[in-house]
Amino acid sequence: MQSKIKLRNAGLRPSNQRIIIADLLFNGSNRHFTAENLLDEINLSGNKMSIATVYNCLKKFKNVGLINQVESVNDTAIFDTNMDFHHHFLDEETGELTDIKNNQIRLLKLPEIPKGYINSGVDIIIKIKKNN
Amino acid sequence: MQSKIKLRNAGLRPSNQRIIIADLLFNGSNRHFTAENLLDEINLSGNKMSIATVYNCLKKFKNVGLINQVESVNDTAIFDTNMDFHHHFLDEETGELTDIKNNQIRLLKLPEIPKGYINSGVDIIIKIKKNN
DNA sequence: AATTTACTTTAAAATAGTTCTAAACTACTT
DNA sequence: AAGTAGTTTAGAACTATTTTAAAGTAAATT
Repeated sequence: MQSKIKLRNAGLRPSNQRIIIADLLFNGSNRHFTAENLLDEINLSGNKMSIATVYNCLKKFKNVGLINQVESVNDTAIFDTNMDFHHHFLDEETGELTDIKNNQIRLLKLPEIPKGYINSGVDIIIKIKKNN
Repeated sequence: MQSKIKLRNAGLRPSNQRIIIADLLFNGSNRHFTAENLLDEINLSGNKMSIATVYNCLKKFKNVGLINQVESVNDTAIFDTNMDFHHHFLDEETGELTDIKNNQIRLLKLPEIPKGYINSGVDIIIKIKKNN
């Protein structure tokens, strides 16, 4: 029941549904997933939930900084439980994302942020495709 | 009628509709746009076209490398006629994209591309939001 | 403990962006 | 001029996501 505390700390009311999702997401293994992926996992774990709830929950989790939504052209939103600063390979053909370890890439010189704005994140996407 | 030649060089049959779109896109000014944006421009220019045609055409143009589709979480696909190597600021609140000049940013050290794959492009997105 | 209040969940409907279908059309080839 | 292969079209279909509004639940107040 770590999740209950985690949710409260994040300022979210720990409803049953949020706890179920948090238990699945923050067990140290999950990474990239879509709302549908997650619903499947929820069902496999013996729980039931409306897809609308999954979307609501992911939106909240994202707003409070528990998960990220990955920048990438994709018909489907992809979320990421890895909150470390890191970037992605994107397989152009399959849409699959994989992590780039942060020490594998380095950004030298950031551009000046437009006046009146602040930087709220950097996403680097390296598109790849099969070599044949 | 530059466009006709441009299309042929790209290996596309220069249909009326493609020429209309190419005339609008490759006049040296257009930058980021959606399918709907473009259809509005087409209508304003006194032409008519099905939205399906606009989508078909943009897909073809993208496949042959006349335009890019910008990587970014967005309900709507955003295309870019600027084929120079460059990156984007993304206003998180409005979804608006603006170019980062290539000399304003520099990537030091690229990660090793996974075995069997080749790099097919790099997109850097700097998310920004209003500072207040 | 009971009541109130505010937030959350839900199924179903609605919406938005995009793709598909299949018939009509048009550019190019022979 | 006739054939054929690619293109356009309106409308239907599809997919991911959001909205709606009613019912449910957690927390705050009594």
